[in-house]
Amino acid sequence: MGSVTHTDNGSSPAAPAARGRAADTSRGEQTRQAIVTSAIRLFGEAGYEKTTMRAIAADAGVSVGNAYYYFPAKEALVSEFYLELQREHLARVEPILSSGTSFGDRLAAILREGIEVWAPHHAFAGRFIGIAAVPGSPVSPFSTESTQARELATSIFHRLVDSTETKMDPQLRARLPQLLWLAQLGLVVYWVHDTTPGQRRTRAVVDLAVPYLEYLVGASRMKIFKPLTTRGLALLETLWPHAAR
Amino acid sequence: MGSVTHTDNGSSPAAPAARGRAADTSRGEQTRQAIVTSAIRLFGEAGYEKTTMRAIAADAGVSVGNAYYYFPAKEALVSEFYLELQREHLARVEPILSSGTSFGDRLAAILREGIEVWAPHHAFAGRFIGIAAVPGSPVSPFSTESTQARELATSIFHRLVDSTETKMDPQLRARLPQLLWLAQLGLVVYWVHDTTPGQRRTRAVVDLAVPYLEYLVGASRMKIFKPLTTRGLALLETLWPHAAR
DNA sequence: TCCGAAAGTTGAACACGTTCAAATCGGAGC
DNA sequence: GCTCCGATTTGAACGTGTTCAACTTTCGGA
Repeated sequence: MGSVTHTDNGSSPAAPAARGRAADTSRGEQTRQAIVTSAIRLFGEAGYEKTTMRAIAADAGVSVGNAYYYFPAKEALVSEFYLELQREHLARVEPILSSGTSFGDRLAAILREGIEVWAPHHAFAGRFIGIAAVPGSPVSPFSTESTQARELATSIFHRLVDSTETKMDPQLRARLPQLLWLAQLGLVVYWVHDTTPGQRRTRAVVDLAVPYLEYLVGASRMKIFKPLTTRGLALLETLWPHAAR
Repeated sequence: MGSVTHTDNGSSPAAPAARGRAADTSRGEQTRQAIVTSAIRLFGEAGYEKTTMRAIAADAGVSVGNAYYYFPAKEALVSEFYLELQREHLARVEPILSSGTSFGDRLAAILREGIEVWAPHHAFAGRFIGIAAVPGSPVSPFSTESTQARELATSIFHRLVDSTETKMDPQLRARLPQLLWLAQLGLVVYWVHDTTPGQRRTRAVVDLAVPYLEYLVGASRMKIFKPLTTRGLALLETLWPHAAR
């Protein structure tokens, strides 16, 4: 699960220093970090609603108003939480991509690691998805603000697809990363609503869905499946034009 | 678009009269209706956030506290709004089901009417989906509270499938109504995020997706597609066991 | 007709997210 | 050292959803 928000900002002040991931040690950046750290911890401990802005500010040792100097709204802080988890997912995915196992095995591993990373925050994720689902929100997976994060997430699947030798329809290959990202999105939604203990159901779905996808992908190069593949890709082109990346 | 919420309640008082759709003329029911009417109108006019509970209460000629006697939260009022639109969709769908056109034509018509009904409230729907997406919410399409509405919605597709003579895999036929409901859910999500004027893109997707679905359904009875169909249905069974209706 | 309980209604009060005018801080230029 | 200006910080105040103790109305039964 790693795809929803924008990757850099969340800050409002006029960014005097370079826009990088490297730590800015200025006073402002320190304060910002303190707020983010407190927010992440409290969100994780008590959930979204029960964590008040006043509590975050108090925990960070600043005033409420000060928190709003760095973040336009409480929602902006959840994207920081999300980023934190996305980073961890990325780190865990790295060795999987380098491994020499099959397409399906690696895909399943990627998806499972995503579930693993989010598992401790299942309740929180329920609220998160509510925020991410509303179109205007910058954390919506379809928003322009999250373009960067979206590309980052699809890049994982790009690397997966590029490094696989499974034979498949070449046009499908070009679009597969995006399709897998879409599938992952669906899986996240399913996982969030999965109330079975430890979300066993979702894991079972992964176990079944991944080999199925692998089968479909392999089938795509067979002549009999050509119209199915071609028309499906045409639909995808309308749904989500390739040029739009 | 018609599937998300529970069909009856939304009221908290201890339901003294019969639990029916027939108008209860007692004072309480009158007040309830006044609140609902005001809420629906104001939501439609100004959107979700800009419509305050105070405004709804004032418009209905009652106190704020009184509104909370009938509805546990502001969210509960949006499900009333949703119900209103669902009723209209149902009414519009009736003649379509009775018409003798092809499976695809009728499916497309059903989906298009759904879009039509919601079209004036595109902005509002954006907020609505944010509320419906959070697992705990009674308006979540997957919640137990909305079981009735879910069955009502799938019943539309049930009737559509039952009255179609298109040849298809019998097991697929049994599951098709639920699959179409799922597809409709996806379409709603797409529509909500569709920012093209008049949501042209969504309409284009319907135009392309419905014939594709029709093609897939028809293909399901062919021998070559058997494994594809069977495995897909097995996946669906894990995803959403048939017994659970 | 009257009583009492249940149903319905009220508005003030609370907690929260958010805003903002004002206070403070820190460093560049003199 | 002093001054000034932008960056940072503050806390009171606002508008919101929601709660609640108290009040009023309704109505079945004595």
